[in-house]
Amino acid sequence: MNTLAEENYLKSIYHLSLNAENVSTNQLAALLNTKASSVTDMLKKLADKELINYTPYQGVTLTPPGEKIAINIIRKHRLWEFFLVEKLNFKWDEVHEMAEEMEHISSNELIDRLDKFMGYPKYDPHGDPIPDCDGKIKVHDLKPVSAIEINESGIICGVRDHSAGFLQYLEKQGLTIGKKIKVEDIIEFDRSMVLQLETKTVQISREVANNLLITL
Amino acid sequence: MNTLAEENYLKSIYHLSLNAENVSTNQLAALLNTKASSVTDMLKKLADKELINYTPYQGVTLTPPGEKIAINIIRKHRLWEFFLVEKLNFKWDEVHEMAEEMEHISSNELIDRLDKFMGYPKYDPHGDPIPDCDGKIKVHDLKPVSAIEINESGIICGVRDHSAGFLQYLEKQGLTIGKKIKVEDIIEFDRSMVLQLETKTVQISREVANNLLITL
DNA sequence: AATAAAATTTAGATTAGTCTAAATTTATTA
DNA sequence: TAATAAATTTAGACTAATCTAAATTTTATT
Ligand SMILES: [Mn+2]
Ligand SMILES: [Mn+2]
Ligand SMILES: [Mn+2]
Ligand SMILES: [Mn+2]
Repeated sequence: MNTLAEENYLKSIYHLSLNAENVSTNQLAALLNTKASSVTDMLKKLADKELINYTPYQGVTLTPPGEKIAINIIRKHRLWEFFLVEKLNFKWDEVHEMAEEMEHISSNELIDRLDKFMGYPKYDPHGDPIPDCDGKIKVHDLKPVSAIEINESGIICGVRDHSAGFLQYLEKQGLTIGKKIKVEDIIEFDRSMVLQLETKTVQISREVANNLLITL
Repeated sequence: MNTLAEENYLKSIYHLSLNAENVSTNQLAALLNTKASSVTDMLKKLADKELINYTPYQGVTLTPPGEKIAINIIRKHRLWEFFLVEKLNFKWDEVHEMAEEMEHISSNELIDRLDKFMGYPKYDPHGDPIPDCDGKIKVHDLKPVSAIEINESGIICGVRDHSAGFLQYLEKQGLTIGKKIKVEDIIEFDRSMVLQLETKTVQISREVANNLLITL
């Protein structure tokens, strides 16, 4: 069907589209760790296949078929991550690279049965929503901890940075998915935040607060 | 590490090595659905990497490192097949193509945890032995049903032909792994065999008898 | 609006894996 | 053992995906 490289480009375009109408060549090059000239070549190929709308110098958007493929890859990625954490007991910071490979296993029948086997989970280990088998994906909008005030509280539901280092840091602080937090104080000097958890209090930098997502 | 194509060549060389000391270019071309000239190119590359012993015109054998890689791929293939049948309820004739993709997922930690998750199975859904995490593989030698005489009996433990068509045929006849059979008669004319099962009697061609493996 | 800077595309190469057709080596057989 | 057939390798070409360096287009700044 589509090559591994094509799938990765479509997925990246999808992710970048969430923050900008048109996705630029350089954005893709940065995300895919490749060169802008390589991106241009691939964009032409994807445009030929009518998976993206491409106007030279103007960036790209996904066509409906392109978006469908992208969402299907993301569905596979997140279901495999869920499997690795829930069934094989990996930690949430260990699964991303494996899922990057597993998301390209082609069978949809396989992924639908895996979905059933796990009880149709709604969120992956990082709080990201898992698209259903029809490609519907819940867009529950979260806000960063940094956006709330003193004495406001919320429940941790996601992260903006998915790097292993950041996830390990959160784990160590007890800041994991589902935990309830309350802003106890905001330090004037560097706007770092003091958070009250169930059993303890932790202080996090503004940088961390920007990358930790909650619902109210 | 190694590319997907390299892994497939090593695996094929391993399988063919079970029936012949040296594996020939044409044997590989047939098994891999490719051309002899493509095989020659790849054999040179694998020889450069010291994964095979290659003498032009004389065929190849695996080196110890090459064999280790091959067995690891086979381990992954068979564990994923077991997973697909035992956990996701696929039939034994449906899993091979999916496992052909899954065997290339690189993480060994993943496969070791999968192994544990499933209780360290010894055989895959087709009766083939699953190598352990150290690469040890049980070579229990089976004989084809065609090799036994009238009134002798055995237990079905494997197949020589892994094609979906053959497996579906066996399934329909009730000739599945673990079933006990007894040779009731051998027809003179075409040497087809009448087999007694638990609850019924089936007649199979010589061709089928050659591809169905048992222990006594 | 002209110029400088940034972003993007084009041109030309490279590598992995494959192919067809031709050449070479090995095996068979008369 | 010489001719013939079969197996294998070599030569030259192609596609996918990538790269560097140069050219072009767009955007920002005087
Ligand atoms: Mn991930
Ligand atoms: Mn995730
Ligand atoms: Mn198989
Ligand atoms: Mn099998």
